Amino acid sequence: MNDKQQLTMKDIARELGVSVATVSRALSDSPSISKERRQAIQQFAREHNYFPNVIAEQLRHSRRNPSRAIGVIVPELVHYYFSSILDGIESEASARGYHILVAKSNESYQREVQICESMLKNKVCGIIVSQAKDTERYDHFEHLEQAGVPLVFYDRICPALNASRVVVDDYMGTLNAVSHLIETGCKRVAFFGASMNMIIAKNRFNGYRDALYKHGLTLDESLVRICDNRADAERITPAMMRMENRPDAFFAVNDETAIGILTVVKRLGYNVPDEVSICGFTNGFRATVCDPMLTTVEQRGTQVGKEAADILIGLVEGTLPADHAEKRIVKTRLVIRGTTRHP
Amino acid sequence: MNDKQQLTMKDIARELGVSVATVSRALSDSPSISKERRQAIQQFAREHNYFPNVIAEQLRHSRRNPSRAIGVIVPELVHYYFSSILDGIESEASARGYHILVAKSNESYQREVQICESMLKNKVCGIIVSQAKDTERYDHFEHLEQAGVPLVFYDRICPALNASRVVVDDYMGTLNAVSHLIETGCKRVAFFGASMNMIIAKNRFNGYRDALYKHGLTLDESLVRICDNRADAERITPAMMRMENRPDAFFAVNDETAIGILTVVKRLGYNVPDEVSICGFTNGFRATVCDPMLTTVEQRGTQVGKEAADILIGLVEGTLPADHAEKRIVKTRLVIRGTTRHP
DNA sequence: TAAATAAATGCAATCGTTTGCGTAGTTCGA
DNA sequence: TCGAACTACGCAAACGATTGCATTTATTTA
Repeated sequence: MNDKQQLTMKDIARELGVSVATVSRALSDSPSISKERRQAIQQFAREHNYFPNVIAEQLRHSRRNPSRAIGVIVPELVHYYFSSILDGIESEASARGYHILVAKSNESYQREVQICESMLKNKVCGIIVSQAKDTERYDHFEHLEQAGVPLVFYDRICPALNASRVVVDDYMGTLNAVSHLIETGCKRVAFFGASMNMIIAKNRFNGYRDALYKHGLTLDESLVRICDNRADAERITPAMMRMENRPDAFFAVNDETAIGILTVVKRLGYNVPDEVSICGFTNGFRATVCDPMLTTVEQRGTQVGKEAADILIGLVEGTLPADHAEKRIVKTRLVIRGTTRHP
Repeated sequence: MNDKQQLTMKDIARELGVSVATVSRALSDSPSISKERRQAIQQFAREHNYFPNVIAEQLRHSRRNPSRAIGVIVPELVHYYFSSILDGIESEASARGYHILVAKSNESYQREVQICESMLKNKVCGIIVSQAKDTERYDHFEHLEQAGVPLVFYDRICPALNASRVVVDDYMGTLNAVSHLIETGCKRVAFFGASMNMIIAKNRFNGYRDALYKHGLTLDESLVRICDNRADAERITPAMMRMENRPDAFFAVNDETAIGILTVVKRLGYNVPDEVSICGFTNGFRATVCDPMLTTVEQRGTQVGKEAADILIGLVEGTLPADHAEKRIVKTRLVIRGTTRHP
């Protein structure tokens, strides 16, 4: 039952009394084989549902043709944004005849290096990656490039490498969101962001700062906190709301954090959005579950994934020059719901 | 820059003036090669960081050794439960030296067939799959088995095939949850489930029914609805709450549906959990976001994924007999939060 | 000292395909 | 009627690794 041997060209050749070369040519419809033979061979192959051994094909072509396997490295899997991106990559890849090999770095540099090695060994044609949080050396990525494996970054970009990348427009997304808060009457907007050594964190902060300036407000350091998860948000927010000059709005770098803020603010008895407005970033599952529903910046992970796959495939197929670093920015969209006032 | 040619055994052999066979043996530490040569070759390989070409290895061994690639077919990717399962599979697989190849069926039978073919071609050593909703023919799965590719089902089981599988204990999970509702004082528990042609739907319904019987309640058909998403829940619930003999509790087959119910019930002005209790199934991101937080049955996707990978690897490595269908059931856990009363 | 034994290495086939080149057999023009 | 030009195929060498068997050389034994 197990190991039903695959039908090979050799089998067909033996059966039909021709050489393997003839079978190969016939199956690739080469005109150098007579029409009758060609059809006979093709029919035989069809009837015995022959299909070529990809491994052998690859070995034969290894010097010229890349495989059709795309490696995807994800920091986490149980995560709305990363799931969306994976979804986008899968769609684009499969539509263009590629398949994907997925590995999770678990935010570990060590693991990331292992994965790169393993993917290199397994001859992926390229890799799409978001760095682990604790990655600070980039040799493993450079090795890949040297080995001729193109690299595309998404979300967490490697700043030291001039590699292709696709990111979300964090700056404009934040700028628009904070502008929305101000334009609906908020005067003191707090900012909960991630640690500034990540570029995306910096961009979002800049968007926040510039939105304030644009509307003639000044930046108050006491309203800026490093906080990117719910637990921290629930810990930090109460003190903030007790400030003599409390914020009347919060912008958080992700929905999870925003939900934490919302929970606390509601518990303290404030009306959302009238007394306190809140805006998140992601627009994941959570955003429509909380009460009121969360105003947030739609991050369009699926689109990010598609673009990343598109770049990679372009690089692999030579549509994009190998030495050029393609950089794309996916526009965000502000989704206004119940945690902010309407314009 | 591109295509830095891989270092091969032939290169080493040429460089060191020995035959390829000797290099091969030396690298596999065969005692039939003299110690000095062995070490010289190994050192050379290390210094020029040689690594074997997996493709060639595979081709050579194809008749005996399976690859180390596990195919995973998922109906959707942006979905809490499936993400968790994928996470579990990835963890177990990578811990045991396997990598995974992920494809999304998009709930389409057509696509599922294509994926199976593609994975067969790409020589995965086995496949872990949850059927698409509209899959009703199983030839593609049977082909795989015939080709010697072991199959493990999760979540949506193929009833017609006696294949290995791992499922969550839907029956007991539901029975416990509904018992909890009754034991905290609910008399009229409504059931929102999926269409009964899916086994998991049937099992959950049976759990519901038996919980009622166990507590001396009778089954009221008017309290049972086919509804497994939020939109439908929001459409159906209002009418239900207007019934002369309205339900005082709801059990929903997933968190999403439960949230829909919760939204409506709150909007209608009922107190949750005192006037109406609600229980979901999944324990995903949503459960801790709504207000009050959702009581729900923890589905333990990660565990399901791990078990599935464990079975598959067992089948591949021969630890489990190839003809035996291993069936595992992952225990659920009731997580009591704010949408039900406490015992 | 010759023959037997052991140790270290190479040869060549193999896995399933592809492909450059060579060569029968046919056809055609002069 | 003879060489040229096709046509339709086969041979054999790759791709990169493994492995049974043969071969060489060194060592031991009778």
